[in-house]
Amino acid sequence: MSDSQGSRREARPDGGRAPARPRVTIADVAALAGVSVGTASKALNNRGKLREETRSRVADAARQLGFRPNEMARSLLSGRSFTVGLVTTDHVGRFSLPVLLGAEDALGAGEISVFLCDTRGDAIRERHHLQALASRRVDGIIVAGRRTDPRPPLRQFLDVPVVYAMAPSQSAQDLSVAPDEEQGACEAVRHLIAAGRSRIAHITGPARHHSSQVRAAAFRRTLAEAGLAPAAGKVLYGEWNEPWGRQAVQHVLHADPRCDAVFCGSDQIARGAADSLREVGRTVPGDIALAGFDNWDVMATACRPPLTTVDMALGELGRAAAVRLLEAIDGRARSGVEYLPCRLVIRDST
Amino acid sequence: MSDSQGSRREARPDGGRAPARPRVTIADVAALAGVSVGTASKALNNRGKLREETRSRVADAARQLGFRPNEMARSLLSGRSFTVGLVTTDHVGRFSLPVLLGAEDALGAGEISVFLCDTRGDAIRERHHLQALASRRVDGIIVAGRRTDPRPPLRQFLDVPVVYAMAPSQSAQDLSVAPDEEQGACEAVRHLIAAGRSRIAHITGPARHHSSQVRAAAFRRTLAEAGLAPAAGKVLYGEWNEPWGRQAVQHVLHADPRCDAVFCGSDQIARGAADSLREVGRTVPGDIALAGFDNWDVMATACRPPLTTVDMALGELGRAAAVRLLEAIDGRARSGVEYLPCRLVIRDST
DNA sequence: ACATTTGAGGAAACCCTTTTCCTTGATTGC
DNA sequence: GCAATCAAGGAAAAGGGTTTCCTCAAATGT
Repeated sequence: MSDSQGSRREARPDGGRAPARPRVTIADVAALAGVSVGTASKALNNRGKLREETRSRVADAARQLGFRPNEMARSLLSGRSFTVGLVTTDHVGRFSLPVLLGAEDALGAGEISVFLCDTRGDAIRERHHLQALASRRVDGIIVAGRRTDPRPPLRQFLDVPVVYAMAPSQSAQDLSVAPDEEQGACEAVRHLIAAGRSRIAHITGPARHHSSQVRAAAFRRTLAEAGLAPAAGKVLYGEWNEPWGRQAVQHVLHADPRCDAVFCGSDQIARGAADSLREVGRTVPGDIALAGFDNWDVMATACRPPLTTVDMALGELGRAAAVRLLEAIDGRARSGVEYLPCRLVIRDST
Repeated sequence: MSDSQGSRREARPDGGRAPARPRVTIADVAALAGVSVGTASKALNNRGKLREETRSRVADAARQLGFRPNEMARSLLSGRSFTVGLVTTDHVGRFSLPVLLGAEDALGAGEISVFLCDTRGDAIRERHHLQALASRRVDGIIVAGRRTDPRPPLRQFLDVPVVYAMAPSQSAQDLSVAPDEEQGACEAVRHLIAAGRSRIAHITGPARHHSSQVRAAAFRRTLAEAGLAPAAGKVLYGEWNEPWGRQAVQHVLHADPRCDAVFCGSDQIARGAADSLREVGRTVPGDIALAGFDNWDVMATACRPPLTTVDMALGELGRAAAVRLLEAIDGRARSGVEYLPCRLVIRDST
């Protein structure tokens, strides 16, 4: 049948039992207070001209009945639902979760409820969720990605504001907020240099990842600004995991035995490197200083020694996305990518 | 003022600009198709008696206009919102996230949208969220906890069904779904015994945690059934982290040098144990077999060797919670705690 | 003493969709 | 030929709030 409709409700002319839970409505409150519904509404919302005694009588009645206005009825009238959709493409949630929670926090404070939509990177599911959000008349959408690679913009079924968090939109028309990985990487490398290290290597993730490229570029640029060259002569691209960290750090030691610091593209890589270094008898930070990226606490603090690393402040990112979305909903829309600063967290590995 | 009301809408008689995005309503569809709104509704929902040509004409108009029925208006009428609240007390989300995503998946398939509510373990915030959910007229609530310790039941502001996931409710009236940690631990220990190990130690988390107690009890019982006694003479309670795993395993080796297996209460503990064993020259699983709990992939697969561990199937747990909630919404409520089986994942450490 | 303002609150429209009931014209039954 | 059925679709109510407009009485102005 038509695509633009749902046929979910099965009429249940008999099937489902009567809900049997008659919610209390403003009519009940009005009746108890002995006023009309219009008056009750005004009393509860501090509108109109009412005697103070009437207001309190209505308030008492509302409290007594445990009345909560039906948000859907209000929305129907006001044209705003005071809800937003939180769409994540990240099934595992390691990066998008903090963003989502930050956004939820900021929005909840503004009395806005959030719909959680997990697309699992599946376009069909994404479309499905967007249609549902359209039906629910959300006021806006935040799209949180797993990585920082730019993503195709939402093919919109609705004309509500969208803010992209973490993974910016490929379209410059859209508004995106993303971590300033360049600044973060830069700060980490400067920190290593300031600690007196001069032969610094960089081990990072797959070369096809935006994050790898940005961090590596910042690494190279910062070294060059200090008149230094990368240890081992090049950036080592591989995987984001520990085995790669272990493997790559051995390669670095072999290629440049006097290497005195390693900047890793992730905490997992750094942890692998730390383990490997310890096993070949190199001390951290004595012989070799080590810095990671992500401040993933289970990695960074379980690392021996605890890891100096770059924190992308993902919760802040989510909050910022929420603030931007609220502005856009309010008509004050921006566009382009807004980069939020990363924070260097210094621990014992440097 | 009254607690049972909100005064959010600030009247915006002038402040906010006109929304200027006139959503298409069924009246627009009806007008375009040249029928009344009632007929349009029937056409779109396959109700009533209409000519096939009329139906398709309406469907065309709907498609052309990109019409999506306003879910809030439907809900207002049907008395069901087709939404549920997902309340998590778990800020970091390591355990509750998979549960939430599983629930979201199961509910989304049923055309139900979910409100995400993060209480961060704060009672005020919880209350706040519950009130919001009441206003939104959710059809039900799933409460996901971080740990498996029983939790106080929701002091309800609404009379909708609630299902507790992970952390069961302390009230037997309520319905809870939780992982069968006992069975999981049991299976892990049996697996170790079947592999020919006879001097098995158990290192786990804080004694005050329900999980520690249940797993330790299962450990003891299973050993006893096989006529064995715990290596090191007792269960070692500590923390859930790696340092404790490293420390405790040394204690075990000292107390019982012929220990040939360690069952750990978490993958983090197991990983710490693995590192520590390797450092003192004991091979895994050659000298000592090692099993963990959680199947936290970043721990279990990064462990050297990859860890045999118990998977609590949290996604399934979330899905089950969703199914139970849908049943309860439909009037088929259950009560008590339903335990879902854990799965032993066998890798190289045993 | 009369017109006008003000205070307090009621009646009804409105938001969007579904559903019930009703109307109209055509067909069938006898 | 007339009552009864049926197909097709329209009109209106309902759902729960908010807001606009209106009414009524009391107070004020002159």
